[in-house]
Amino acid sequence: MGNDILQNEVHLENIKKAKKAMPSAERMGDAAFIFKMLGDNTRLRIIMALMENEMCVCDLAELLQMTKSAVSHQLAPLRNAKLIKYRKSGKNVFYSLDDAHVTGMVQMVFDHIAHQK
Amino acid sequence: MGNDILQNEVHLENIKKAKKAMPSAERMGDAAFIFKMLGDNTRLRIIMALMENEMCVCDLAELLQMTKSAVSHQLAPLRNAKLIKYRKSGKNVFYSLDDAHVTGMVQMVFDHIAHQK
DNA sequence: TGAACGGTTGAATATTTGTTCATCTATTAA
DNA sequence: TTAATAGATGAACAAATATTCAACCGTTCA
Repeated sequence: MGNDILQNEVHLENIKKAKKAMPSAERMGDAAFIFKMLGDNTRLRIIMALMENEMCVCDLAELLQMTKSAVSHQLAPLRNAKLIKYRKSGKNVFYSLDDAHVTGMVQMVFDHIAHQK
Repeated sequence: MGNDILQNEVHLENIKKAKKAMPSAERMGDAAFIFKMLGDNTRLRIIMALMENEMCVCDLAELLQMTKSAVSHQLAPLRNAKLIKYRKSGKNVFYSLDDAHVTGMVQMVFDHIAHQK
């Protein structure tokens, strides 16, 4: 039997130290959610595109070779997470980044990838 | 009918500019994968814990109040993504961060959350 | 030896999640 | 008004994924 979750000989000081440094569950969840938003290929490509220009939905659809519906469905959570904002102009809705930190994070990951050959 | 993916009046210059700035599909996938690794509550908590101390699996299990099996299953992809490394010592396997960039990224996200009230 | 502990792993299950499809609203042009 | 375009959205489906459960391997200690 995988007699898991019984008392183990843990290293208490380490656990305490870690527990102390842990952000609140709420902050933790928020942070994980932002990472999750960037952790999908489609959404990350949208973000990368918006780092260059503001774009309307059908621009993005053309760029990513996806339906407008699929793009729109991915824009929704990004909007919700306040990572992007939009402005309406006639029939178009133009999206752009709403967060300077995002650029920094994305840049950092690509640096990371580049540096680890 | 959702007559999607028909010719739209796109903004060609914007699309071209974005296309030009896009990293290769491979780099893009790698970056998205790293974000995805951090985009899960359990894995992010593991990373946060390891930012303080190296820890063995049952320390993490105790800290996170999860079974060793569940923790181990999440350690595997993190190991695979080269975000953490391990050393064996007797019956224990101690995990620690394998990547300075990770700390920076995590820090940046929490800064972000803090700054947007 | 063998029993106990620490950890890993595969299979199964349950949940999340990305995309498609159809429909619907808003805006513009005929 | 009507038709066409741009976009959003809910439901349905398919694929990915987190956790549980059971079994397994390696190390230590009796």
